[in-house]
Amino acid sequence: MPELPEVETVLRGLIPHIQDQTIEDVIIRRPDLRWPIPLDLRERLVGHSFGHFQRRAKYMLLGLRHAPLTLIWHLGMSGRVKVVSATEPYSYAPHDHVIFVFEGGARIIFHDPRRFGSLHLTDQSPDEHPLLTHLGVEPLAADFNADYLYALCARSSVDLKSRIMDQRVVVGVGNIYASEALFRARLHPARSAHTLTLEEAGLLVGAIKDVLLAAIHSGGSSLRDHAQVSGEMGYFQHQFAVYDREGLLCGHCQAMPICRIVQKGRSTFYCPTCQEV
DNA sequence: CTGTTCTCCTGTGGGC
DNA sequence: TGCCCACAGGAGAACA
Repeated sequence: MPELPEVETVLRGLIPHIQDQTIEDVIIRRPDLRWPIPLDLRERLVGHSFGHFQRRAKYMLLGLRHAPLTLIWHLGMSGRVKVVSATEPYSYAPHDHVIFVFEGGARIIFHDPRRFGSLHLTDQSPDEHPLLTHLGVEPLAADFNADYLYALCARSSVDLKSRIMDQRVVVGVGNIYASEALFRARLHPARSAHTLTLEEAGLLVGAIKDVLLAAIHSGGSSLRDHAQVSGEMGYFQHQFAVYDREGLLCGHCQAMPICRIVQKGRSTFYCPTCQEV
């Protein structure tokens, strides 16, 4: 699933359910996710509670309140989080891999059919974890700006879409929002990154921030409705301008159907009129 | 260093 | 209906 807005929304939705709630049990039904789940996960978490919550790229970082230990949680491509209240009957579904049981009986269930998700523990600053050390800037932070993106595009030989999806440049821009942001900025996804002007870099930075913020906002509202129904958090309906709209009329120019091309083995969607090369 | 391709895994939807 | 293939929102590993 999850691109940055979904991860942000899931994390925010999780906080009121688990903050400062004592962890009574951690049930691992399948340890072989993207990487093996730490063998000592249960023994290191039980009796503690999560007190600090942070997102870095598409990782959720859950810090223990009274111990220097952080759970590093990635939802992969198909990960979902289910919140089950203490009174709610629940029988395990296929792909319910890890269950956190809290004081009083509430449960948080990590459900991930494709098992590209992961759980790690670190007793250092999470930024020093090997998975996080080489990450670029956060797209919503002030240091992701026109000057920065211009500089990182100027000396690159790849196409624009690949550049903004490169986690060493900026994190959290996945396949959906890469297409959406380039459309908003009216930039062709296949253009060479080094042809980007400073002005265009500014437009693209603004488009990335706008599209991510809009999705976070819509995810936040979906979460309230959706959580009431099923307790699941993960996938939300967004209104996409180009993503997965091949052949449909562009909503901006009303003249051309949206095109699909493949870049680095992944689908890209754009309007050939609005996004000239 | 850079950039590309391969890989993990399961589910789903379209075409025949 | 059933079968097969392409493809799916990520990203590290391996390689040129």
